[in-house]
Amino acid sequence: MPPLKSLRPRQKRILEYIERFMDENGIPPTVRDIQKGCDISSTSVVDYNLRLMERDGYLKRRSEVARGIELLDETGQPVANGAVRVQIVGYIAAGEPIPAFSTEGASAAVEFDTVEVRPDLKKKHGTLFALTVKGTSMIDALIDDGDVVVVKPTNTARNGEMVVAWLREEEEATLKKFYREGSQVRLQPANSTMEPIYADAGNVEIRGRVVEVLRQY
Amino acid sequence: MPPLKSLRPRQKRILEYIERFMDENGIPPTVRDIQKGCDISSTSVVDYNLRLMERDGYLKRRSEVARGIELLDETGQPVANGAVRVQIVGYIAAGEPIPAFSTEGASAAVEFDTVEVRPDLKKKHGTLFALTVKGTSMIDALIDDGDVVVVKPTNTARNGEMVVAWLREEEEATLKKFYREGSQVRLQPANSTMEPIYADAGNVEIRGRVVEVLRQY
DNA sequence: ATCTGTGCTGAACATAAGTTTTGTTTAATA
DNA sequence: TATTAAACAAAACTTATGTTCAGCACAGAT
Repeated sequence: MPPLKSLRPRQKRILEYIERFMDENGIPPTVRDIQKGCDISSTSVVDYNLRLMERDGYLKRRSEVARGIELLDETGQPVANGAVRVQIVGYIAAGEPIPAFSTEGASAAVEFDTVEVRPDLKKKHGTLFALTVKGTSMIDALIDDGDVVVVKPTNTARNGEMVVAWLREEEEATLKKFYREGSQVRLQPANSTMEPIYADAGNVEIRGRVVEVLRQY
Repeated sequence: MPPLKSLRPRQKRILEYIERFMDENGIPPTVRDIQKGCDISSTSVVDYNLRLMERDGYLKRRSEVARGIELLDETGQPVANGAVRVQIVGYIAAGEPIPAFSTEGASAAVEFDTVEVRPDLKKKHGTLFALTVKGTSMIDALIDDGDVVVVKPTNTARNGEMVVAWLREEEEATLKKFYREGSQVRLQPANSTMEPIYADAGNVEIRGRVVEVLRQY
């Protein structure tokens, strides 16, 4: 599969509009929706560009059918509507730092790896990100080396929840079970061969809560 | 949320048609699609019944909008398009039988529990079913009591794959790792405290292969 | 017997939405 | 400058598709 021909700015805008429209409305936009949404003066311009984009493999059009636009992924396969993909923003392990993840302005370049998750996860939790697990520090929690954990960004956690914790002083992130013990926090590796980390509550910053673990079979 | 008013036969047929259409085409059907698909003589009958079904909370209609039908789930929430749900046809455990699952004519009554899975799973594997795991016989394979395994029906397996195996003689199903050893088959519990099962190859019937494990967080 | 609501029929209607045509602008090139 | 093709604009056209309407048949209530 050759790499897709790069899009003109207007085509890129159209593509993003279609994605957003489908995300918000569940059905594809009409040519006129795109026209208005992208400030284009004529439907024929939309049609013209959609034609080119179809030629270049970005989408498929069912002719004579209302809302007949279908987005395709890199492999030319139709993209499921709910197509909920979550960025893998890095890896995480006991004692190793992870790249600072900006859960904010995530759009931009889609140069990250992504994983597909169940649509209901995103519906229930909102924004999500994912991390690849390195090492076996969570093996007792049935999380293996190489697994991908899907995380909901949050600043708080309840006892026993699996969290991504950031240790301010050490400047490292880790995946542990969270227990509050007075002014202390116990971060439990959930692996009987490893010791828990005790830290001052002020030194522990909760970055997110694990909502799903994905494993390759 | 009061239970949904039950559907007339014609309405049930319409609902099933919409589900199938969206599954196959990715976009909702038009009134006329439904008319033809359900052998209805007039679009007004379709409109009439859609109106009632909207009143009763089965769907939502965007007025004046082509293909503006949106299906709702039991809680009145819009159902994601790819909405890939697989039936939990029973439970499975070491040494305990599971109900005979007919992976065939599955439609019929939707009285089973279902789980939502990633759309790409169904795309990759086709028909799937799910089983709830009872017991910890697969704990070493990081599958816990209460987890739900998603299974692709198949008659064959390669060494090391996690399979649902049916033992003809004992008339029981079990979840194990599969290893072929000559004319024998070793079914490995993947739990170091449990012994493998050795069985004659003729006595072992592979029912499916595990493609995903889901856990509640 | 009359009334009333449901479920349906057949047709027509109105608008939504894909498509085409014709002409203009722009930028690259000879 | 003249030529050409890509990209766009404006409008018209055609089809697709949601909506409405006037009745009909029937069953239960009055």
